[in-house]
Amino acid sequence: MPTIKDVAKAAQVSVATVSRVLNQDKNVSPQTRQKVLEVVQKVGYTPNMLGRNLRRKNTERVLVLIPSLSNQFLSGVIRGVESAAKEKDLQVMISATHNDRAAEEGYLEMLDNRSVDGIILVGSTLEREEISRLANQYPLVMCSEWIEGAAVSAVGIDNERAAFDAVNALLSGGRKRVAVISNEEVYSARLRTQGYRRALAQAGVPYRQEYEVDHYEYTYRAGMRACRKLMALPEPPDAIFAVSDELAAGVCKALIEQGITPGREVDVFGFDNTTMSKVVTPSISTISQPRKKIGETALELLWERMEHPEGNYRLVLLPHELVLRDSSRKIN
Amino acid sequence: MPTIKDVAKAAQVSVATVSRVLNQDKNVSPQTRQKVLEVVQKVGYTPNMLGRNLRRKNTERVLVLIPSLSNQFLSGVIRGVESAAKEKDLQVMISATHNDRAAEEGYLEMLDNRSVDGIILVGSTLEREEISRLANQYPLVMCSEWIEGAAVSAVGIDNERAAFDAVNALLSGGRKRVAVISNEEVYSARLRTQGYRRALAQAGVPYRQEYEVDHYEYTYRAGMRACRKLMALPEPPDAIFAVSDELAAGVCKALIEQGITPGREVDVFGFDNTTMSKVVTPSISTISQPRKKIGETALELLWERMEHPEGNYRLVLLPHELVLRDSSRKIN
DNA sequence: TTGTACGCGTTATCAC
DNA sequence: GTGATAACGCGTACAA
Repeated sequence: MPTIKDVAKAAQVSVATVSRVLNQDKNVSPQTRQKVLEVVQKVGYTPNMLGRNLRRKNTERVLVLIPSLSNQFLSGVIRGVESAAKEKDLQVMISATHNDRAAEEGYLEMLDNRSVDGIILVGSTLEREEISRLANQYPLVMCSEWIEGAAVSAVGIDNERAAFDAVNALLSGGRKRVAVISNEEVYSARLRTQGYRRALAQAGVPYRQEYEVDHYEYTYRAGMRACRKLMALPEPPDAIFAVSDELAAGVCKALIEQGITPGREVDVFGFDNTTMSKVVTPSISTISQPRKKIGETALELLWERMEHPEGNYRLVLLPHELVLRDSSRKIN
Repeated sequence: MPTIKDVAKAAQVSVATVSRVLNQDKNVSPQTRQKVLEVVQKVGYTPNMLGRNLRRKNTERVLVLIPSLSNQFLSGVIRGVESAAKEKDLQVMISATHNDRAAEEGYLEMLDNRSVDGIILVGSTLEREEISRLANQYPLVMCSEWIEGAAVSAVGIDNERAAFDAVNALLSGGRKRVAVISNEEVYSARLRTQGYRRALAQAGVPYRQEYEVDHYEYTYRAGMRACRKLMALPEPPDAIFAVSDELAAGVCKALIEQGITPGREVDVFGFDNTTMSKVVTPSISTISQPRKKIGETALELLWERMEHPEGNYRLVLLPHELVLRDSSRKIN
């Protein structure tokens, strides 16, 4: 690999001049610029980022840390991040933590050792205090999923309100016994449970402990299990709100196995508007989040932290949308 | 941020000694080691990777370049990569190209400028010659999806054989008019088409041009479109083999819309054994690839290139499995 | 066992 | 407009 020195020698100029040409410094005559560029071309020189980064103390690179790769919703978010990053000439890298704390900490160390300029965190296994400390020290924002009360910029939707809307749609369709499949370990899911409860309360529907099922994972298998449990109740629900589409798909699957048609005897509502919610039969009513916009905003917030480390933290809530499909009665 | 110098000063030793402690050099007395570690702890020192990398000329980091993040199958492959990388103390980063050539080239430049030690390429928009040149110059392997005839190590399954097996399963079930939905732009899909043809030929079923549909994208919408086209033929097929589960799910969806039950009037076969193939009703017969093993092998191959740059290229084909579900008749 | 000093490849400051 | 040269933070001969 040729270095800047080799180029300088071959072009019969100093390394300083080569560097100037490469960094579009205007203090260089057209002839020498020409000459240098020729040599660069000829020897196939590419700047060594290791040297450049060391000198500049940055990498022009950001990391997106997500719990899992197999998440349709997140892939949309990341497209948004990538799109906004392109504008700022930042490179985007992604890593999955699989909710493993050690792994997450390993990646977060990249902030300490300057391997990346900033991190977008989608959920975290860390405590509020640690997040706050990191966000105070480095460019770090949270996206879509965040920690209650942490001092950090974040972007997402109003989860409580979205769930409220979903459950209201079910109630408006005439359903009386609405159940929820949620996850008390995840903040966004807790908020969704709260929205569910508020909708019931507002409609004057009595609260039933047995209609709230916890699952701990967002898989269709968990959805099937939860659904069987609910339908085995003495008085089974006539509508089920699941906090993810994959859960909802599992719910539908379990219902069908029992000879029940989702959207007829029992309504089903999902969350995220992923491909799966469209492709299964019947198609699943769900909440659509502005994924791309969420990702874009996350990067904007990160950029804000990079430019103004002392600025205030911001929480950005983006609007969601109800998507009514065949798994729930239409409201007439 | 404290540097190695600060630590040295505070510990009253030279930077060399600190460096030795940090790199487990045995030539250092227990007392000084102790002392240094204490100071490191106290000032919260973490080595600056920018400096270290520049000096060592490597990053202990590998990149996995994939076309899209929203690919259930790939997420399994990457888990395999991560698992094997852990053994070698390598960090894994992922980036998506979205089949954009400029983006891909941008990431591949990370090899030139030493931002990563090696790259695992899952598919590529580049030509055979470019891939060969890169693989010759840097640690670079292909995974799951590769370029015909390129001089590069690669791992995946025998796509031709897998398709052959799938179509044979359909024929064994008594189907006579088997169609395929493939993608002539993708090498693995071309191989699957070949396997499809061989199975037909071996069974003495005449070749029909109109039963081969090209789609250009792996979405369920494309599957629906292709299915409608096929079922509109004067003599529609009685079995459809799609080269991805999402396509197959679209096919099922379109069939159901026409009042046709997949697995009864028309068989459907997918590829990859993703969640979607299990969750839709009816569940979809498919080919299961050893995703994790594929990922692990990819990293092993990459490691091989990193350790022995002059070694021979290897092509590793892993065994696949047929997964028969409700969308195709069981073979009795 | 420990320290000195150099170099990794680049950018930036200062002269000229 | 151009060229020396000093950093950046670290690892490692080499010397002691």
